[in-house]
Amino acid sequence: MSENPRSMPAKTRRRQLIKATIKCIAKNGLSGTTMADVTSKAGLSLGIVNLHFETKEKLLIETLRFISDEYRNGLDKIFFNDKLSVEEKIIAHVSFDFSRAITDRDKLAVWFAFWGETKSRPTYMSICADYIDEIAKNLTSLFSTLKKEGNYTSVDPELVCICYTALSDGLWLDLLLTPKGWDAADAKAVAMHYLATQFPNNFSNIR
Amino acid sequence: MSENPRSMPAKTRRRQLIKATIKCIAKNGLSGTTMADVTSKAGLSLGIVNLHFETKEKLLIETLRFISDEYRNGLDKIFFNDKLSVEEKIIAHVSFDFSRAITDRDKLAVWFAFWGETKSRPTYMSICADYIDEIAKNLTSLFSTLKKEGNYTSVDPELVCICYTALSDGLWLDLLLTPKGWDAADAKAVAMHYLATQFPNNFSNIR
DNA sequence: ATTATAAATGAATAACTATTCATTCAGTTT
DNA sequence: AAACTGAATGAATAGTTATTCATTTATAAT
Repeated sequence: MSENPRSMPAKTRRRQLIKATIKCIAKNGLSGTTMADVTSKAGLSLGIVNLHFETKEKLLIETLRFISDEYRNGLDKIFFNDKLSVEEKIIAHVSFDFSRAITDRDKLAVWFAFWGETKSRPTYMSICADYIDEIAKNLTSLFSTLKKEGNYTSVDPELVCICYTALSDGLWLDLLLTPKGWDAADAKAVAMHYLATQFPNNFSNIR
Repeated sequence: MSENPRSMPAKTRRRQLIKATIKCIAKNGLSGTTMADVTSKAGLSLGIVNLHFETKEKLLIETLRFISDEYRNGLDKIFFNDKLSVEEKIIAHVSFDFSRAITDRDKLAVWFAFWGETKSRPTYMSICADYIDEIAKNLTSLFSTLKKEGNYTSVDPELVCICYTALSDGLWLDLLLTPKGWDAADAKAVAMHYLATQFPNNFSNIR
């Protein structure tokens, strides 16, 4: 089970350290995460973070970038998939939002940890702004297309995008705060319930 | 404008320190908040936190309890106000959720800072669980009553409560992350839009 | 006035943690 | 197989921050 050929490509080591950072933030919070924690969780020596990231702050920034990219890339793959209909893309988007990879509680803890510091750190703020803008643009355009295709005359695509996005963020919080008696499938059902109010011919009775 | 009669009742000093803590967390994040910051923001001496709270951790816990209580008490005042109809109570609940006192960005930053640490701190978790449970119970009962009174046969009050609550948490995140081009009134409109899908006779065209 | 009481102070201490860098080690090249 | 290379190590250092407590100060009691 040993993790350690003495030497590894830099990219591998960096990823290994980011993964360890996610686990440490989930276990001890951002304020309780130390270099000693991270490196020992990774099974490596104390100095290695400074070798690969220079400073703790830069490791944290790369960790935020890692989960942001993972999220953005997952959604892009859906949005730019020519084989899916608009309805299928929206369903895939929701499924992705409540998939194992995204609703992993360790990662959710990391999201909220960074969001809590965002107001005080311009770098965190701008990383968040980037992915938020892109995703909102794409999702709004999906709703807009579905409105036309389905003759939903009174739907406001921008409003629905804002509402859906806020809803899924809030449902993530529920998943983080209520460990028992509630899971990602339940959360997904709530999200679909909202979409069904806007596009009843497409999303009613979906499970 | 001086803040300092040399001596003050303990309760006043504690509140003064909690207020300073909120400002510091908003400005520097939880991990960047030091005793020196807090006490100097309060215009008091370094040792005073330990005098009134014993430890930094206890100050943080009392800070979370402070904003939780403020939120819970505000909503209780609405819920137990006999002069309001059910519809009025729900509208008042939403207005409170997006009022100045609650959507103050300093306080929002504090909420998210604590939520990010919740997974690792059982004490934070249990403080959150308390207010969440009570508020959910009350809000569900409002929706349940409105369902009967308004003959909304297909509404699921528990689902609507979960959905509304997640939505408002998510809208708070939007207010925290997007300082410009978006305000509490806009967020409130989104929340009302959702309620209108469930109770169209009560909440359509409300501003 | 004098004494007693309790709050507040802040310099000193203790504890913790990020960062540095001389050394070790596992490959790779000659 | 000897010399070279660069990743990795971890003891030592430097910096930061929570906590302590002897002293000061304001107010109340006698």
